[in-house]
Amino acid sequence: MTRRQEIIKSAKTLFRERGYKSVSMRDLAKAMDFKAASLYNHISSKEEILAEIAMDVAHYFTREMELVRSIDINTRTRLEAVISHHIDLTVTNPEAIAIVNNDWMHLEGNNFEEFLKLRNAYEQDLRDIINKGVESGELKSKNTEVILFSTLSTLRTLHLWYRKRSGVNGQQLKNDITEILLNGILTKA
Amino acid sequence: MTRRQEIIKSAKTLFRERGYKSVSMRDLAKAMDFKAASLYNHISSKEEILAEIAMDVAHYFTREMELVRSIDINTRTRLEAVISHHIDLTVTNPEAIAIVNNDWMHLEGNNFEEFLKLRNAYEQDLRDIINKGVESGELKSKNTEVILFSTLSTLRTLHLWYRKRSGVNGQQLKNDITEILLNGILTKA
DNA sequence: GTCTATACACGGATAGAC
DNA sequence: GTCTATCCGTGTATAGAC
Repeated sequence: MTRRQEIIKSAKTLFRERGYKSVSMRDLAKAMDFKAASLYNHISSKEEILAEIAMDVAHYFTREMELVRSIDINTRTRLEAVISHHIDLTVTNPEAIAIVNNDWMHLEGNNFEEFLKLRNAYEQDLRDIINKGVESGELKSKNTEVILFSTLSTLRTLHLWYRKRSGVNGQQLKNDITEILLNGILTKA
Repeated sequence: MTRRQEIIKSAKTLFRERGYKSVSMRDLAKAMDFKAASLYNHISSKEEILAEIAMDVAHYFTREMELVRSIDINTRTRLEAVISHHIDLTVTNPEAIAIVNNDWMHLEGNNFEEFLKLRNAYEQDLRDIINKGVESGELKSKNTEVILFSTLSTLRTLHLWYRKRSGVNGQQLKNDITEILLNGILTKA
């Protein structure tokens, strides 16, 4: 692991705990047992660290969505795949997801624009999947946006809940979340 | 409206747009067309503004939950009431909800503790409602925590989506969200 | 009740010695 | 590649004139 990677790893922990804006370069350096000035031999700015974390996440989701789009399957299976890749990243990299959720607004210039483009494209792809499911009769014809929003809200904030009770089996979690998102929480009357 | 209330109103807009930590007292003063020093005739610190915003929200939810608990109704109706009061506050005070979600961690000392106490109590009350519904057979015996988390995630982040398309009818929104949370997004086979 | 002036800590970042 | 020293802007907050 390079020094640069170590810095980003430490930053993930601190940014996640206290928020990007509240963590100073001196804090970050102290956590790694050296001085703030030394960080600049490995990274060129604080925002560059945030950008690397955010872009990794954005590219992961873009890549996974490409996969979901490229295969000819029904809507239910597509949604299961979407749920699955969200949960995979939540389990392997919860800090990054948290940071992206809370602090992507602090990306600057080109990073901000590029990130937002990928994020919007992802949402549009998911919207398309849902719309197709509504057309085919697989999904309720309720407001598409409500379905999109409630699904993404749950998946994007799963990290909050997962941290509190980690050790939960990944596959079991996928099954439970899929069931609840697709079929709701009520027992069938 | 007192000066103090005007300050808090302006702060809600700015904190919501850029995050509590990124808004300086100078920024806030500029938005109100006076100088930072003058703010301190009406409030005693920046954190006091955050605390007032957060406590208002916490007390609102505590009050509403008391109401839900005090009436003897079935689980479905209780959950509908919970959804309803979340949506009401989202419609009337979306900035406050956003700020509480993102920045409650920046509350200090006693404010932090008091807020967290109320928040945890609220979650416990909702957990009790869900557990009771599982026992009575009204809710699926899937993991209670998954039900709790997916419901709260959706309700707490509704403000993000509501802002983009405000003007949506409140009652229609309640109906759609209730339907999707309780019965899921799939059509019945 | 608002202003100017200012205190003083802390922010990101750089220069240059080692 | 890490250090010390430092630059300089910005942060919250206060003092005291008006």
